[in-house]
Amino acid sequence: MNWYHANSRPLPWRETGDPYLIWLSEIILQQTRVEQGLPYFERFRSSFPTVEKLAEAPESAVMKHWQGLGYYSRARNLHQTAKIVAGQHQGKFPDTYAGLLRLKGIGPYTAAAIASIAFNEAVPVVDGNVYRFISRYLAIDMPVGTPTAQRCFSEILLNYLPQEQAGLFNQALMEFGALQCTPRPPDCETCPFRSDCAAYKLGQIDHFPVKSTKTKVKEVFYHFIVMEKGDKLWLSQRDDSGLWKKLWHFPMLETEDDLNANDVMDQVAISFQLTAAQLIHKGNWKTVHLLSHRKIQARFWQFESEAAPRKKGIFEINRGDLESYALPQLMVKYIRHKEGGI
DNA sequence: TTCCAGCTCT
DNA sequence: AGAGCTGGAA
Repeated sequence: MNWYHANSRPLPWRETGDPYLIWLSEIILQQTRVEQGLPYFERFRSSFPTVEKLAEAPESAVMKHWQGLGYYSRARNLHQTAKIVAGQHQGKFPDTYAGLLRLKGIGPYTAAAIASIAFNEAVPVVDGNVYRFISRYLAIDMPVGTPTAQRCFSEILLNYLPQEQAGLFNQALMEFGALQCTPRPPDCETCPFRSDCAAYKLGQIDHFPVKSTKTKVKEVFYHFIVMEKGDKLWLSQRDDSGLWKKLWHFPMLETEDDLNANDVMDQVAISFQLTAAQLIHKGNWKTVHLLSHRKIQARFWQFESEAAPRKKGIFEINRGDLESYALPQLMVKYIRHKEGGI
């Protein structure tokens, strides 16, 4: 808090005890940088100085004020909550964490922020800044942002939270994360907590906070070529990097978009050094295969060949030996489908 | 051009 | 778990 007194930015919502203005600033600052949110706060305050004014405003005016800030459901929730506070709470915001939490657009973070800053309730805030600072300070490797981490960090902070100065403490915590203990690189050289910071002592500042593995599953198309000649089949083996290290599967092509039968036929004839006349397309089977980071649209194209295919990196095997190879589950899925279908 | 940061709701 | 937006950094 000493650091805060010396370093905090003079922001307009810090000069008020008005729960309405504190709420307004917190909603605007959700997912928004201070520099970007500041002019919006000033325009809202100027046009709608009280919660009643905001409640009375036409939705179009509220949306117009919000234009350009993004996450527009915040504006709808803002207006809806203003109407409820003005109409059902006599213009007064609930003065507890639990009460605030019931309002639209107010989640655990915002409820804690308003309750502590406006009403000095001793409830810890846990936002992105706090996750960053505290996970570094204590070298907590639990993935941040989950409900579990929320509870864990709250419990930890409860031990540090001064009961009489909860609002000040919380604001100091967040401001510290925003200005000093920044994503990268943090300013460790001038940090007053450097000698106590566990991550700093470990030399692992950049290992914290631990992010839960992001689930950007990319969609890809895998075309497996099931090449048969009598009781012979051809497989290829993955190398020891990337997906399915060292496992075996039918030779395949990977594409960004789907392919039609003609595309595949052409590709197969070229890459296996066969002519179209030597290939009989016997059918295909589709399935979706999900991995942690991939949504594989799998297509199994079945061909009977009149000549032995020639291609670098493919191996001829006997059909009966197929299951003695180490195979990805996607291959197992296909084999089961074939057996069940025959 | 791509990646990342940032809370709540569903 | 995923959607919802924008601006700034890599």
